Amino acid sequence: MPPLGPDTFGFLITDIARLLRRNFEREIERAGVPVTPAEARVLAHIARCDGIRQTVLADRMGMSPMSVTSFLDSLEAAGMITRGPDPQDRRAKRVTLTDTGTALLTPIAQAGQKVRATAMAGVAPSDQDAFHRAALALRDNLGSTSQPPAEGSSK
Amino acid sequence: MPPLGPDTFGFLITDIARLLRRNFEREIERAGVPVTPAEARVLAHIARCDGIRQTVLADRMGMSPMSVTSFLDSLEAAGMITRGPDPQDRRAKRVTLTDTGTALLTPIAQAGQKVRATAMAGVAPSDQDAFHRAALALRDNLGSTSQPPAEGSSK
DNA sequence: AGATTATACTAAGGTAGGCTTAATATATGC
DNA sequence: GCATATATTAAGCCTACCTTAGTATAATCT
Repeated sequence: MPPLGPDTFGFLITDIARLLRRNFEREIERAGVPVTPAEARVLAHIARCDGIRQTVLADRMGMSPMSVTSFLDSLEAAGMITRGPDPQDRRAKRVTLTDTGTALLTPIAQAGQKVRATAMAGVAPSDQDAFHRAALALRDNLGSTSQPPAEGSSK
Repeated sequence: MPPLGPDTFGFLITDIARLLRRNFEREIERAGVPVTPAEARVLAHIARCDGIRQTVLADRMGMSPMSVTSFLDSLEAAGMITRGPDPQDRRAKRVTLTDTGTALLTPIAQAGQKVRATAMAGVAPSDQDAFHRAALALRDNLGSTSQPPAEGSSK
């Protein structure tokens, strides 16, 4: 059993996530995008499946429907998304991006890309690829997001 | 610019971190270890450098000294650590693990190992190695923890 | 038709993991 | 002496979720 320390897998990932978040927040703010990282994530998920139902979105994001509702409330109030009726199930609502929301995707992506570039500086491309492959596997293994059929990728 | 989506680097890492944390929490609870993941991390850092000063610990962990104080308060109250005077600087305190705290390291490590195994299932060993290498680089690149000279490794 | 389950939401409150400003007492270094 | 360092207290804030409880409405199953 190797020594428990800062480089232990779980702590390492947690560190990275925290640092990523800090950097992302900074870049997003610089870009003048008025969302939090988690909100950005919600937007990204919606962008991936525009018109998605709230419960499906929650499932995809691996969080409770109620938490999703909170995020959607904020995003809707900010004019970034709209929620409209589902013609096939009157209980449900489908979430779509507004033009305002859609316009935010590029700066968000750019901010993310910038952070990613910083993070990956000096890492061999093959290691980067391996990292991404492993990361996808990790996420799947740890259970969660049932993705729609991969429709082209990543990054 | 690739499409923004759930597999975007930053969101992917965030997802993994969140899932790791959930799994870790569950395993820790199963093991009957009364700490939160963040507390476990603090313990791990202390274990790495027993007798470390609080400010150094904060720096190592990439967080503010005051936040560290909060964590240490909890851990000390739980009898897992002690804070004693630094013979070389009377302003400072050195943090050490108690026997109680030390005894928690193994179950914590085991819990972490279990989660890691789950996460890495089916990932080629070479990809695992690459992942770890890249992860270390990522953390360094994103800035933070000045590590003591690597004194043997990891995982 | 009635029972059960599903969808979105409101209300309320909580945990965890930090952060910040402000200030204090004491100690160290120049 | 003055500036900086160390740990701490006080207070309040933000983000990212979670949970129980309940409601109105709708869909599905028996």
